Amino acid sequence: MMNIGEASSASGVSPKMVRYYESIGLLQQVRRSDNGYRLYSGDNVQTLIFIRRARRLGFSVPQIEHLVQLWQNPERTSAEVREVAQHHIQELQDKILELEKMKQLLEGLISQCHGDDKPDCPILEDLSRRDL
Amino acid sequence: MMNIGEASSASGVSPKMVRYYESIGLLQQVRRSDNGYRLYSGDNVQTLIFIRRARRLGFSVPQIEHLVQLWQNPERTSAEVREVAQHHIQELQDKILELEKMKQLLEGLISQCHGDDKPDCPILEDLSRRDL
DNA sequence: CTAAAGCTTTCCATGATGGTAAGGTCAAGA
DNA sequence: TCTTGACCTTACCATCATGGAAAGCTTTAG
Repeated sequence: MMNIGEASSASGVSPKMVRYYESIGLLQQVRRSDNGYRLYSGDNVQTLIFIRRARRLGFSVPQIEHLVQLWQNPERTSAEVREVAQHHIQELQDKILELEKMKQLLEGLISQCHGDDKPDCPILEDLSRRDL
Repeated sequence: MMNIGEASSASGVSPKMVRYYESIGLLQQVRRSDNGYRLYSGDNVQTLIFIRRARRLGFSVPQIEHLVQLWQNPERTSAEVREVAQHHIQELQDKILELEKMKQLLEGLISQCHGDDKPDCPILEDLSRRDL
């Protein structure tokens, strides 16, 4: 058993976030020692590592809650896991397309802008256009 | 001169956000009528339209503050405007790459997952890996 | 005159994270 | 033994742009 600092460095999750995950129920409440310090087991650290890796892949906390539940359930099917991941990929793709669209519009505007010391600028002209 | 509702529908910015933009100084404080209602001119609406279009392109409020300032300054140079836009494009690109990376990693995992009714799942195995 | 619509301000919530502050605990060294 | 520093605790605030709700005032239409 270890204190939060050790669990933090072993998992790569900041102590702050470890407490946060516990407060929202993503991590089950851990035992406390007599002085009130949280005590973490190797299993707890393993869960923190899982959470961290999922966050790095962009999964939201509710999604990770689902994944952890599947992970800890020996009755799960890989189809369920795949479904969660597939859904997240779609979300990523939607965001990517949205950003790409913005970027392309901006690139079009920039290409028309001289970028010199005169005030005339197609970018500003476009932004102030009333129509859609 | 018009009330906030009319300025809102003329610009496409919600009344809520119109007040917010004013509160943070992005929109200059507008005149009030005797009853305390905000009064908007055509110029104010024009600024709201500008803000809305810039938001749609993903510019942050501070960036829009800068753009509005350039827009209203006849001494501006198009190079300055271009610089702001170019910087934002870079931000968009950075985010896109980050999301693409997540997506690619996930796609790799999904392709290895059978997605059947058995519990074995490379996605969960990867998420629980201790190493980096 | 009344009801509805529109305006006002203030407070709360989002999501995941970091910071700060005020205080308790513990271990090591003088 | 005392002190110092590192570590822990909770509670509160901030982010960023947006929406919602409440409570109350004004204007307009019927």
